[in-house]
Amino acid sequence: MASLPEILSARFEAVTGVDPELRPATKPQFGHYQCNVALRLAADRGLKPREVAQSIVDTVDVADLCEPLEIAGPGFINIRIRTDVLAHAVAEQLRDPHAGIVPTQKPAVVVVDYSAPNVAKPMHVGNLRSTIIGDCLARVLRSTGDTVIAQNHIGDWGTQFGMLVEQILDEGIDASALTLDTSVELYKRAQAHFRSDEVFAEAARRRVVALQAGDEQTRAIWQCLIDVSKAGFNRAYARLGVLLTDADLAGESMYNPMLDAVAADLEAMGVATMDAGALCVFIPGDDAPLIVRKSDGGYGYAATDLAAIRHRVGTLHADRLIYVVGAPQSHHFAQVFATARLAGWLPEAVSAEHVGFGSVLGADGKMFKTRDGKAVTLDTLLDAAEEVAATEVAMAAVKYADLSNALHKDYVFDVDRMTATTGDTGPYLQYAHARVSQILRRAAADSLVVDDATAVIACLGEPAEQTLALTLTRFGEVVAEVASSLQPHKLCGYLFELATQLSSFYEQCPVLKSEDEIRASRLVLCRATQRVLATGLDLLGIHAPESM
RNA sequence: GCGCCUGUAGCUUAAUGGAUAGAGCAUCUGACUACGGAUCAGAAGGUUGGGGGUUCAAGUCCCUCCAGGCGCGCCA
Repeated sequence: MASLPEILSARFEAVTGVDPELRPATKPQFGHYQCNVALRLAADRGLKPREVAQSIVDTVDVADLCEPLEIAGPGFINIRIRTDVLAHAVAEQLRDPHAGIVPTQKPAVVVVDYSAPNVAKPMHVGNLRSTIIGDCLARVLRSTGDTVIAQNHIGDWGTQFGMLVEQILDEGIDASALTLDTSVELYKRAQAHFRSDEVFAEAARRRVVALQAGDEQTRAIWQCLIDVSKAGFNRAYARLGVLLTDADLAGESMYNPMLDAVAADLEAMGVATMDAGALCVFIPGDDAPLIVRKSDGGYGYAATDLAAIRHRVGTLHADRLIYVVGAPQSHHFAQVFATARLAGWLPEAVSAEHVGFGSVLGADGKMFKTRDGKAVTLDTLLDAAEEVAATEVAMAAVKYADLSNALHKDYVFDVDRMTATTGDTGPYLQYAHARVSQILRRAAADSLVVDDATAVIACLGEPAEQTLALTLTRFGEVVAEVASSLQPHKLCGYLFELATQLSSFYEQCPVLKSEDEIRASRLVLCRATQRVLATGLDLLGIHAPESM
């Protein structure tokens, strides 16, 4: 089912031949949608904008949808949708099992790489953002019909494991008895030991080689470390209510067997060349090389990420690759993507996007650190939110705060602001949903049940009703926009607008106290709003409670 | 040194080259024996960091300067 704005847009495009770029009107007197296509066409063809607008207005076939079109200012076309059409569209949206979300024209296989915590390290603020944003994008893309393959690229490989395993053997610890907390403590001791004791450091380096060679004892201890951390990750995911499971794990270790081939193939193709003992890719227009293999023969994360691209395109058959990783990594991903293109591992048809996000800052506006300079753990943040709000509200607060401003910007973690029940916050949206749910619950108690399948809106007389209805019909477009642009804050902004319009409607239009077809129509409007709010919040990974 | 990002009201922020830059918080003024006031209605608050330029139209594109943040050959 196409959304109302899409239908309208298609009617205009049939006349103009270009995307009319309909936008929600910026002012009530401009109607419901405004269109600047006449201005653009006039500029291209050297005609007068208002005359072009007039000819579009004379030709376009929208009388069944709109009030008479108006030309305003330098040549804008203002569009007002007929009230009966809005009423019908909302009822139809309620019948739609997808609540107005429009299935994509070209369903794709989308790999979303997110969360990526490190083994034997507590999850921290950076993991929090990646997890929340990635979870939201996965939900949105699934909702529009894409096949989403989540890939949790955990840090389960590398030199630190030589150090960890060696420390366990050195202390004579039973690795199978480790917990997340004791493994984190172990990591700190191992790090200190590595720095202070050259004999130990050398043993740790040999241990890395043993791990890579598949030494049985080393592998077994390594596996214990991973299992302990995995359990910790899953506790965090359960707490956050994100969809990641063990099935989504695809850590660095998984790519280890592929790294030799990655390096060899790049070198054979001439994409990578030896420089100062390291295998490097020099990307045209980029001063810094991408180091595929270090001069000691080891591999860094560039090789792993290249192997991951090969795997995701070649084996998982991805059409689109999305990396939800902090903004400071943008150069790295630009290099990796460029290299994969050069090597032919990332065909033109497959897109690769780095969704970089800004840092979480402390109250002082600087990188969020504890007093002794350590990264703040995820649990610390969530605990802080739960001190001032119930669990469900606290999670909504944290997630909404994270998703509601532009991703690439830093933001300050301010518990009081994000948990406020008034203003542009998660709790406010939950409250709006709870209020409208209450009306429907009371209606049901009086045997006034809205049947989604047969719902009809007979009248939409009040401005507050029309405003709410118009906003409801925009839902599908907003979700499509987020699926395409990967900007969750646009969905947040939409839902906040919907919630404030619901509150306005709630004040101005009594539902249960009105009668007959007005009451019936308003109940349908309430029900449709409840569904869109609940569906939208679910796409953000936020629970929509029936009561609070 | 090179590169990327950010700068919008006291604070937090939105804006796909389009009309008078849109919200929230805080402040001030109204509305409560309420379909849940955890709310709503309204007011005030802006030379979009400065300066040039392109355009019929610039917060948005280009140049330059200022301020802050982050990257830049062997950590991931």
